[in-house]
Amino acid sequence: MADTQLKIAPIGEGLSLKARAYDALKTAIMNMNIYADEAELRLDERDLSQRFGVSRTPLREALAQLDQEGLVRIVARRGIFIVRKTKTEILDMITVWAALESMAARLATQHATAAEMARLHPLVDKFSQDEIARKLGEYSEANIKFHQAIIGLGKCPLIVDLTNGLFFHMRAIRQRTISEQDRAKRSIVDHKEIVAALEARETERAERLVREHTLRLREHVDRFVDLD
Amino acid sequence: MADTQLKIAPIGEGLSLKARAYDALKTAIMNMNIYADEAELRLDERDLSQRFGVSRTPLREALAQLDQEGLVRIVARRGIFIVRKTKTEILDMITVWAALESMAARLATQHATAAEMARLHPLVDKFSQDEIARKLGEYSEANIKFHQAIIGLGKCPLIVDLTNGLFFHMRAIRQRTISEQDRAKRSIVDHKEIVAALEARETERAERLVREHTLRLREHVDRFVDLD
DNA sequence: GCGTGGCGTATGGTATACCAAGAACCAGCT
DNA sequence: AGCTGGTTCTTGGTATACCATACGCCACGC
Repeated sequence: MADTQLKIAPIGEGLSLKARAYDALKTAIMNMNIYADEAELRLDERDLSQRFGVSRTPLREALAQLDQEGLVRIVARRGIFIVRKTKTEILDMITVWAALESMAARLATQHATAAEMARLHPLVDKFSQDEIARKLGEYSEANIKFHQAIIGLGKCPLIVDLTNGLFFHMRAIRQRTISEQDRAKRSIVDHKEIVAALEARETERAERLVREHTLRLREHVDRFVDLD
Repeated sequence: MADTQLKIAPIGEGLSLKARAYDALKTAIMNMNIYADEAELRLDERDLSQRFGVSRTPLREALAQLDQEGLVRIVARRGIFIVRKTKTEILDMITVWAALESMAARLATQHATAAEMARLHPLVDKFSQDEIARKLGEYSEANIKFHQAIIGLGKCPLIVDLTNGLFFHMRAIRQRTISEQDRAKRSIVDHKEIVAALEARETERAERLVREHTLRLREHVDRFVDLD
């Protein structure tokens, strides 16, 4: 009964040039290790507009948006610079993350169904089965996935959006976070406890565990990660 | 010993047209009761550019920024619409506010000096001395001031920025929040308790009191404020 | 040798003209 | 009367040309 209708939808990309430029720039910045010393932190509107094949106007709008999000900084008659977050700013972001995720955990104990919570299990079990911290990247990636899942259970779109922004900014730091085995082990224990508290609907405990877990990460970054 | 240096600073306004357009639009939207039925929710780029006396370009950039902040919504070839937040969105914002301010309270117990905390006193005392909720506007205004002061004590610029954004969005709602005397009285008691916990450096308690206080407001809005 | 001033260049800011896609209106057919 | 097709107007999107200023180079003079 399907396909009786001719579906010609995907003809033009449909997205505005601004949106496409924005996506392209954002992923470009994301895939660049901006903390490498040789990183090119300067962008030029005219150069970019030529390379993208669009005029400066939509490009400028995309750049303005990135500026507002804090990914780049536009300085009049000086240039556009990719922003390196200072260590203090990173720590502040982790603090906000802790606040938001712990609130999400609180909400999750009140609004998430048992079935939804069950979906957390594979995210923590995968870890105990795998070789612990087999690869730094995998650990880091799965770790984020787990936290995003909890945040999703809170069912508060605003918290989801805000934390997504934070995670993006922290992407580059993860590369510098030496995730020792000890931290990974501790992390897994924490995660299991968190899931247990959530499923037991222990609101206060779940909130506290999430907060403490993330603030411990903050402490770790503060001590061992070198930036600037 | 001052004024030995000639200070000529304020020569030109210094601000870009985009920035000025942004400010003008933002305050214009702020001072408009967008929930009134007769409110004009539609904006037109060309009309605005004529009234401001600038071209569409900087105006568009300002509008794009407002769009990103969620104050307006730009729809291609349709128009620019001032956004009315839904009740759900307002409630979510209060939730995030609760999360962030409670974290700020936690930080305040750790990082704020006694002198800094002392500056909270006038903000709560003013209330008990004045006629309670003499005017709705005053209550609401002083209330926000108090909360912003606590957030400031947390000394986390990111939290300050995020909550300022939230407060702005909630400005219009305050007009619809019928602040009964009971709520005002309860609020004052809460505030005093919060200050006491902060000054006693009772981290967990301060955090909890702030969170509960704000979540109670959320509950109140949920029950008694009618939007949409 | 070094400071100083001018001039050219690079670069983001602004103005403006044109484009394309909806929406509304209207004529004409049924 | 109601539907259909097109024409026009509105409106945000895009391209482009020009403007203003910070920076750097270089010649000049002390």
